[in-house]
Order: sequence, then C-alpha cells, then structure tokens
Amino acid sequence: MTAPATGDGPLPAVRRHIEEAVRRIVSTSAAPDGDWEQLLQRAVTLSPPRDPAHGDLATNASLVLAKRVGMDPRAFAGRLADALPGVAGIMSAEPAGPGFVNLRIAPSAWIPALREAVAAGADYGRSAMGGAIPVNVEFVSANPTGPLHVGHGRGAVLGDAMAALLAFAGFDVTREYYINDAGGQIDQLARSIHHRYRMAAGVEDSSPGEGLYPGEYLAPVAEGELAADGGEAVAAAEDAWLERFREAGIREMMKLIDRDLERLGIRFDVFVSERDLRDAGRVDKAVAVLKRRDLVYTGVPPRPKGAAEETWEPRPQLLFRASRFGDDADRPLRRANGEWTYFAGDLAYHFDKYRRGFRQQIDVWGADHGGYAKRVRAGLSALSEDAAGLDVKFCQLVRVTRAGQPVRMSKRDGNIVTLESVLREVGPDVFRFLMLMRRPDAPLDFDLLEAVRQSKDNPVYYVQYAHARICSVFRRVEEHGELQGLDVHAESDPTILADPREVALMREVALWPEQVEAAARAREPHRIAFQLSELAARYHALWTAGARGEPSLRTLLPGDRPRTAARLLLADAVRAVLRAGLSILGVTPAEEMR
RNA sequence: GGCCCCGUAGCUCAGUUGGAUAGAGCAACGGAUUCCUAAUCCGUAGGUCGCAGGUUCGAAUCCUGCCGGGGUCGCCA
Repeated sequence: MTAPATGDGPLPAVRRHIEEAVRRIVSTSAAPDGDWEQLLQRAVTLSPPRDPAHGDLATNASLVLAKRVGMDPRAFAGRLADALPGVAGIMSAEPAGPGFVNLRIAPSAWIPALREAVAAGADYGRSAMGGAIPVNVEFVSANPTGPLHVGHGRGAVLGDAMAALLAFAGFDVTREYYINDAGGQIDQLARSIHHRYRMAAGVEDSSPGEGLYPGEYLAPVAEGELAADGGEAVAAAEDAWLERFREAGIREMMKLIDRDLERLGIRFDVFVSERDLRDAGRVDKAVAVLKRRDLVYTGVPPRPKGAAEETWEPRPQLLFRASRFGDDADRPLRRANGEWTYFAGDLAYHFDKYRRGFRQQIDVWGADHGGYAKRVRAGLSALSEDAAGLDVKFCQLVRVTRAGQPVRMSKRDGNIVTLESVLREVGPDVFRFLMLMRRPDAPLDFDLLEAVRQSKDNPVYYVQYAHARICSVFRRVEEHGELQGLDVHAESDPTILADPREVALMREVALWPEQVEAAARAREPHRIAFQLSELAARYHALWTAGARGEPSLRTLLPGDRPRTAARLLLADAVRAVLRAGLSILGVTPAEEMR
C-alpha cells in the first residue's frame, strides 16, 4: 500500500509550541511540584472548540496544570496566551472562560495539509499510531445452521469497519471467524437435514418437528445427499448417517454464509473451527493450564435465580474460578454428559488466539450474549496471566420494517429476516453506511423504504453526492477554454482561500488524521460516518452558496486560473478525506449520481 | 433477585473518553430557479440531558441509590 502519513501537520507543531511555552511558565512558578509533566502529556488537549466563534483551536493546558503548580488558572492562561502568537501559524491567542486559551490559526497554516491530502488520496490519514501491534478482530461467528440474518449483518459490518479502521491507524489486523461446528445444535442440523432427506425420498410429509430447523434452505442439501447415496439412510439408525449429515450441513451452511458475506464485501483472514480445536485436544490443554494454577475444582454451583426450582438439581461439576478474575460466579467447564461446555471451548479458543500472538483481542457479539463477556475475559486473564486483553463490542439487534410495519418473515428462510433479502433491496453501500451511523449498543430500526430514499434524509447518498459533485467539477474543468491544461498544484495559490467556509473546510481536512486516530483509539468506527456527514454538509453548503447567491465562491472561474486552481486543490483534498473515510466504512465513493 | 446495555428536542440519534451558552437530521413553518448536478442550501421554532445525591475550578459524561425499557441467568451456542 502506501507509507503512513509522516507529514508534520499544523496540529503537532502547535502542540509542541504550547508544551514549550508551558514548561517556561512552570519553571518560573514557585511550586513546580508533582507530576505536571505527565499531566501535560496525558490530560492537556488541543482541539477545535465547539463554538467556532472561540477560534480554530483551544487548549485546556492551564485548567489542567495551573493549580498543580500553584498558580491561578486565569493568570496562567494569560501568560500562556502572551507567549504563543507568532509561531506555527498562530495568529492570536486569548485567555477565555475559566482558563482556556483560544487560538486563531492563519489560514495558510492549513495549506500543507491540503497538499498532503491530495497526494495521499484515499490513504490520507493513514497513521503509524498502532505501531504494527497485532490485533485480532473476531466477528460474525454465526453458527453454521442457516443463512445470516440482519443482526448478523450489523455485527459483520461493525467488525469489518473496526478492522479497517484499526488497520488504517497502523495496527496489524486479523479478521477472524469462529465456526461453532461442535455441540448439540449441529446434531440438530444433521437431524433436520435427515428429515428433509426423508421428505425428498417420499417417506415423510410432515414439516420438521420440535427442535429442528424449519428453513427450506436445507432441502437442497438433503436432495444432494439423497442423490449421492440412493436413499440408504432413509430408514437407517442415526449412527449410520449423523456424522455424514453433520459434515454436509456444516459445509453447505458455511457456503451460504460465505455468499452472504461476499455480498457485503467482507473477507476473513482466518476461520477457526471449534471441532478442530476440540479434536486437537486444545480444550484439554487449556483446562490443564488452569488446573496447574489451581483454578479448577469440583463443586456444586449455586442455583441461579432465573432457573426454575423444579428443574434445578444440585450436581457437582468441574468449575473454573472465574470469580477470582472479576466474574460473578465460578463457571462450569463440563456438562452432565461429560462433554466440554461451550464456555470451555471458548476459553481454549481465546487462549489459542493469545498463543498465536494476539494480546489485543476484539470480539463483536450480539447483545443477547451480554452476561457472557465477564467470564471469557476472566478466562483469558487467567490463561494469559493478564498479558492479553479482550474488548467485547456488543451489537443490539436490528428491527426491520417497511414503511413502519414489521417485515414478515418467511418460512422459506427459516422465519428470520435474512441478510440476503435486505441486501437485495438496498444494496451493500446503503446497508453498511446505515449500520455504521449508529452506536452499536443502541437498538436500531431499519426501514427498507427509508433506506432506499435518495435524499438528504439518507446519509449514504448525502455523502456520496458530495463526492460525486467534486468528481463532476473535475470532469468539467476542460470544458472551459480558459482553463485548458490547468495545473492545480503549480498554479494554485491557496492563500486566496479566505472565505470562512473555505477556511473551515481546510481546517477540517487538516484535522482528519487526528480524527481517525481518535476513532481508532476509542475503537468506534461510527465516528467516521458522522465526520463524513459533517464534512459533506460543509462542502454542500459552500457549493450551494456558489451556485446561488455568491458566484464568486464557485470552484470554476474561467477568468481566474489561480483562484480556480486553489479551489480545485481544496475540493480535491475534501475528496481525499471522503475517499479515505468511505474506504474505512467499506462504502463505494460514487463518481456520479444518476 | 444478580449481571450487561439503554434513557439527551414531538420522532431518530450525535456529543471529540471531564470542558465554555448541550448539537445534527426528520417532522412543522418561512425562504433560495441568471445554478460547477435542487439527491443541494439558508432561516425560524423546539431542552429540568429519566430522578435525587456525591466527587471538583467544571458533570449529559465518573461514583452511589432509585424510576423506566431491553437482554441475559448450570447441563444452549
């Protein structure tokens, strides 16, 4: 790909300058005690103030430090403000409020960022922040018992964008899928296929009964098996066909899932099979490690309040001391029938990720697994001796509606709203963007009609339109004789860009790398979606001003090559941010809207 | 009952890890056709940030307790 941005934008320069001034002021103070230098690094912020009237940037340095070194915050702010102007593009600095210092930055200070953005294109904002640290992002991991539903789709998009964001910020990211291909549900899958098999053979006409999967997507699998074996499993005992149907089921269901993921443009680097882990003895090994540390014992767990008293019978079980690692109770490792619990397998799996070098692990789960995170974190802490961390991101379920009415589910699809059916209607770009316009742990209503409406109500088209407009401007340059052969870089004089709306756009372009890093640190891809919306809004506003009341703000001014070149430079820089952001979200940057 | 998530404008949601007078979009109302794409823009109006305490220069944000909604609770995954 490309090298991470190494350019020294305006922000780092301003920050360095502030730090030097702060050190000078502190050195004159009567009581420079304490860990103020550490605070300077950690707690002092430099960010655009919420109210643009306060300037371009603001720092809270004196609020954080003044008291610590025995000074009055307002006095500290006053001295700091006096010391700043004149360097790094700082035009003026004023103390404000309880001790902020507001900075005005010369518009020309943003210009290097514009050139950097244009040069980097979709890679603008890529950073080395992550230091190539390996991060494992595990997501989807849906059971191979049927096609993906919309909720899986949300998790899929979140995980994929998370991975892209972290990769963009310089982490060494692996996208991983854990296949839950062991356990009772797979037996039920095999039995469901067998039922369909008997239907296909004409010896069964009732629909699948209790506990079996109703989806008709299993019929082709059954028919395939029937064609292959000529019906020998019709009346055979379960032992004779269970394993074969399990394998066929897993294989075919993973094909379905793969196809759904492909529609979303998602590729995984690694698939890990629960069965493989178990068969290779990895579960035994993980439990042995815990045993060696005296973290496993046989005991009777207390009856959970939710469990009905009639069905609960106290039974000694093999337990992991999860309560020593922040969990609320010790957790069972072995089922009554002697098999490992799902939890034991999950321990082995997260341990396996750790042993493959992932000290940072991110899991994307559905909200219905909410109570489960503590015990897995506890297990990973125990197994890695606190060397590995697990960050679980929860996705609330998605409610799909059409014009406000719940979408009815088809038996064909197994009574779920399939991801495929939604994608067929709205396309991957709309789906991905709308899924990322919301914080993942907030519930989401997805309306199929709203989603395809092409207007400003729909943030996908809104952002894509901004990108398309810029592309359109570039296509039109050559239509003007006076602009033939315009060299945007050589002929532009960006100091011409003086309108407040233009300067605001320049600033936003310059701040983009910082915003990417903030989103990556917070591990919140949805911030990117919101930032793109804001940038698009600013661009649309400027554009419409030029198109309506203020022709002098237009990009293409045939009589004024330097100004046109400068405007094109700005437009191109905005386009770079849009491309970079959309690439993180996995959304296509449309060249034109038709 | 325990644990997890949520509660911000009539509706849907942001809120830069504790900052200044809490912001967008939708809906409502009023505007922009000499235009590089009107899939756009400008303006008006809209708030006890669920409630009550606490922490400090400063709280929508952190801590405690309530209220309300959702999820979950051995031998499913």
